[in-house]
Amino acid sequence: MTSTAAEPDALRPSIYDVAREAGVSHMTVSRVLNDSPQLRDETRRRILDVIEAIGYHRSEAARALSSRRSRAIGVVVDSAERDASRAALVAVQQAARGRHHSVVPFSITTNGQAGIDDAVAHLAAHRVDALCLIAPRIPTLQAITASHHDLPTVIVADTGDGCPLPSVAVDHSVGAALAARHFMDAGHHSMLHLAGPEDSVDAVSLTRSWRSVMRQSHLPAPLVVGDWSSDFGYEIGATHPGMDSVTAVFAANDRMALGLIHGLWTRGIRVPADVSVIGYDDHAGASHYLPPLTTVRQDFDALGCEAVHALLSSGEGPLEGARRRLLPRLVVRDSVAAPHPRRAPERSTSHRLAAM
Amino acid sequence: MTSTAAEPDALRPSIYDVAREAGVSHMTVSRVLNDSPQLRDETRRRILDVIEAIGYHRSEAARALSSRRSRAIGVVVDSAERDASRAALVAVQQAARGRHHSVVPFSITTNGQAGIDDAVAHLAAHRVDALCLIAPRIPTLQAITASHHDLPTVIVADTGDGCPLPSVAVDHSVGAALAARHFMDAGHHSMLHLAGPEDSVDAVSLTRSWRSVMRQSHLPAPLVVGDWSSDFGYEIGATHPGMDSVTAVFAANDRMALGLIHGLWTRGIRVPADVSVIGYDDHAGASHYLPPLTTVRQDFDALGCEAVHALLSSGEGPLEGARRRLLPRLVVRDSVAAPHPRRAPERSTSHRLAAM
DNA sequence: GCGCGTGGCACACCTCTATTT
DNA sequence: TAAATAGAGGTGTGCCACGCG
Repeated sequence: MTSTAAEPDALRPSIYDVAREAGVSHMTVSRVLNDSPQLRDETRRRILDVIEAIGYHRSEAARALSSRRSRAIGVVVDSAERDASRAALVAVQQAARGRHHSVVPFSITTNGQAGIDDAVAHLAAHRVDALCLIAPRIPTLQAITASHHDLPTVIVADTGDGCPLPSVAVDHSVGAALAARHFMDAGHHSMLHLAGPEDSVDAVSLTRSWRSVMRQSHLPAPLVVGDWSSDFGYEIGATHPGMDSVTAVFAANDRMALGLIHGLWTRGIRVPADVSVIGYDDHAGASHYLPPLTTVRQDFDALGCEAVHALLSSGEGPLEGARRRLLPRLVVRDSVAAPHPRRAPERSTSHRLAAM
Repeated sequence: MTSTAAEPDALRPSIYDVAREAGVSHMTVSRVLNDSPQLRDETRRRILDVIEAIGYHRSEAARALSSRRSRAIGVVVDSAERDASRAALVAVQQAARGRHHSVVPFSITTNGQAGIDDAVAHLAAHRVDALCLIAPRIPTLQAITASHHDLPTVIVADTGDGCPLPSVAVDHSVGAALAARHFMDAGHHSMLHLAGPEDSVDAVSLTRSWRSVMRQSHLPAPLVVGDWSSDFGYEIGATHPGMDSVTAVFAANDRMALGLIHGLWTRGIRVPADVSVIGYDDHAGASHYLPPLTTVRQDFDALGCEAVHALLSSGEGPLEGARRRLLPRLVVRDSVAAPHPRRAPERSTSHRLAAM
């Protein structure tokens, strides 16, 4: 039961209707709505009753217009196809609601400058009072950085030190180290990295960290650059020649890992018996892949909370360029085993992996 | 480059700033923004230039306030954890943008009436022009139906004939028939249905259709009621006693199918050699499950377009209570095979499945 | 005349209707 | 007549003034 509207062409009730009904001025109603302290309890109660009775809801539009604050956070998702960014969007949305804010979501679809312009126009029209950029690609990040708006902004991605904007992310250097350590503990020393696309901020961060770990361990760091999709993982698993010379693969997301395992399987290469695999994200379902996937878990809910917190607490905290990094966690399941001495383990077949 | 703001405490430019700069009245600017025909080309061009130059963006809040139309569609997602509803949300969002509308997303989290009240309050505050309810549970659907608001509303779910509200969905009776036919063509006649939860509108529709097909074919229709999660599928696969007497399972979504296959695997039951499986949705990744999952594909993008179309074309089309049903498609992959005569196929072990 | 509870008025930014040139 | 203007909402918020013990 929403309203007892009896009037014929009834517009939605306004604050004036409430005021009239309660026999007070609209300003008093406004104060009730804003929890102002200087009000007699009896007045407050009476007004609340009227609000309930006529089904009044404050107009966000009028509120935004008058207060010059929309209480909305613009959330732009740069790679909607990535599972991770959807999860992050939902998390941000939830966190925002907890802080009495709504979100204006926008997925960048068009490539290049046009897509960014669209996003900016949309968000500017909505006068969002903060901006959250999820899983950006590098050009998008640059464009946002360059566009000198004055909005509090947070990037949900593991940006490099060079980025002047605040960011919230899982610390991919820890993630990479976790995966590498787990492989090495199991006895692996030729590991392939199935990376995300080169224009993804997160992917380059993860790749960089992985390589750095490999370097420190004096191990080679063969690499193939993917596109996050399971189809790509499949192709690599099914056809990549370099697979022979490697005993483990670290995939930059679970979906590519899934496809990879399938692809390997078509060649008769078994996981983890022949090749071990670690994924990234801990996507829902990863625990039921065959084999259940050992993966690096990102806590998206926490990420969302942190992002919103950073945005809304920027009422003069010194969080200019703050970087918040959460710790990922290795979830050990069944896709890693000790390397199996297939063929001659050190035989250098005629493969060529992008080696740096 | 967003603005050449030189003023000190510069508010965002308003339509008046544009008008002053261009030497016209604000109304003329408004006409440009609304593509009104009666304008000299030269005037239009000049104004457009000014808009570009000072980085003007129309305020949606003011627009909504003044025109009494928010150009926003409220999208409430009832079961955020379901892959299908997320996919639908994204699709609706995209379609809405194409029609120059934004969406106000709201995920119901709290159970029961409270959750619905929250949603209604949020959407009422935003004065959305239309309402889209994705993947509702029955109580939610009832609540929305009962709440007599006047908004154009569309339900994205295969509601029964009893529902007075317009709805858009994949025709689950076709989906069920497709799956059943495929199983039967392969020679199966004892099939289990791993259903979605009993309070889900889509799940009951699918279950009902499935049972009706089984009845028509004079086959038993054993059923277990799940919760969409892969963990649930796993439990059933790993421990359900009724599994012995069945040669095929039709899961109400791919995720449960994934868990099921994993669970079966732990018992040494192989898919499709020992048991065949068909999923539902064609979730991204299903093509790389082991085995690649034969499933019933729902076209969420089309669903989103239809939903938005129904909502925005309701400018006096007779679509009161219209039902739009899209055809799902069977995607044949590798999880179905002819039934393998394990043990005595007709042996009635001591299982008891909810048999109706 | 001090404080608490209230009311008045301007303003935010656009759209629409009526009116002028 | 075609093009442009003036003015009135629509619905809140913020600031200041006012009445009452």
